[in-house]
Amino acid sequence: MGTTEVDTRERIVAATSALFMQQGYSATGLKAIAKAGRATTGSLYHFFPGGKAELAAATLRHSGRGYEELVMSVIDGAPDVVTGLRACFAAAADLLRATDYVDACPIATVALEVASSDEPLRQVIDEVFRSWLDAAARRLAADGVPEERAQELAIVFVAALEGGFLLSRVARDASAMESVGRAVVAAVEDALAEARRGS
Amino acid sequence: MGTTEVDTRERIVAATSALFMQQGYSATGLKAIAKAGRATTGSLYHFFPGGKAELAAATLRHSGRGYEELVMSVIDGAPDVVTGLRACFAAAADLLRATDYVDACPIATVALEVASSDEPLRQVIDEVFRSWLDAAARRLAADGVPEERAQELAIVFVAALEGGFLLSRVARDASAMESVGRAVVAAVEDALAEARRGS
DNA sequence: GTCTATAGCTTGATAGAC
DNA sequence: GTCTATCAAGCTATAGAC
Repeated sequence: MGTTEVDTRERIVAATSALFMQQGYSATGLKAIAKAGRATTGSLYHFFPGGKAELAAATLRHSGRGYEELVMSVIDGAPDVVTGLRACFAAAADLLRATDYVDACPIATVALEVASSDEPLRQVIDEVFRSWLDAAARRLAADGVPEERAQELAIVFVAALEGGFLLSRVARDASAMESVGRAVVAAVEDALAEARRGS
Repeated sequence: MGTTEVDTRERIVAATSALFMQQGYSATGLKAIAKAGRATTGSLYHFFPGGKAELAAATLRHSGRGYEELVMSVIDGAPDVVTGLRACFAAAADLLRATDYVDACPIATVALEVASSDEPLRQVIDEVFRSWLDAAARRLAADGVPEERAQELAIVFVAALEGGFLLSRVARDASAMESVGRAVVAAVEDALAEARRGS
């Protein structure tokens, strides 16, 4: 188990993730992936014998886990969820501006492409989103949001992020991300106030 | 100006719109479009000499306008914006369920695909979204939401719709659309209450 | 306006040397 | 594990008959 094979595999997955984010699944050819990952067709099929489908599944799982860890670490780095969520939307807006509106959700583009046309990949993405929603709901509940409200607000949070990415990227203006962020923060603050009143 | 040419052109655009919604821009070939629209390559290039790019631009403009009219007619069919927005999210959830989670936003998939890789199409979609946001903001303002809040809530509304479509399609469960709908309705109700208090 | 045929290129995938 | 060469099938776009 040398280091070479691991590095190549990781380069391929990283390159695939970046290309998926930029142009989606169908527009990304294996040749472009191999070139960006400094690998060859041979290496690619060595690590992913199932071809493009297997590589896509591995990439979506990998970048899905990575994005969840990133978001949760931003939220956990704040003193409370509300502050954490604010930081999260601010960070997303900053990253959009800093990367010329390329660096966004590593899943969403492929998700919409395959949701109704590639059942195996749809299931992979379904698992990724479920994991995000579970993590967010747990974090909200830990700060005092009642269980059921926490699950609903987790959905609102992720949907707002995704909608914010879409509008911001198309407009090349991250203010949409900031707007949806304010709305999510207000909704969570409301839920916490209501919970404290013991409603 | 007979009826024949108009019908063919419209069939091509309608077929393109449906295929874009289902699988996006790159995965949709001109052959599939011609077949679904009961046309031939010759007819397709007769109406759209610019090829796929021109056809895509025309289709996105057309379905963008159509979707705006649909949404605004649902909202305007209600006695007030809040009720209208509620109806809007309910209708979107119903349509998702009724169409096996295929019938969603006719723009979003292509939008994410091209936002960072096809500048002319990105600009077309930018115009479509701007038109949606303007229409929604005007409708909110007409019901008493202060101008600035109305623009922000319009963004929240569209982003919630898009995020709800994404999560619902991937999960094959429209409850996400219902959740984001409740959040948007609550936010608008808050804004109206605040405006009436004269804050 | 509609049709068929085809050019020229790219795609995902395979084979076999090293 | 990595590389190159290659295949069959797909793509967008064009040409020219009708």
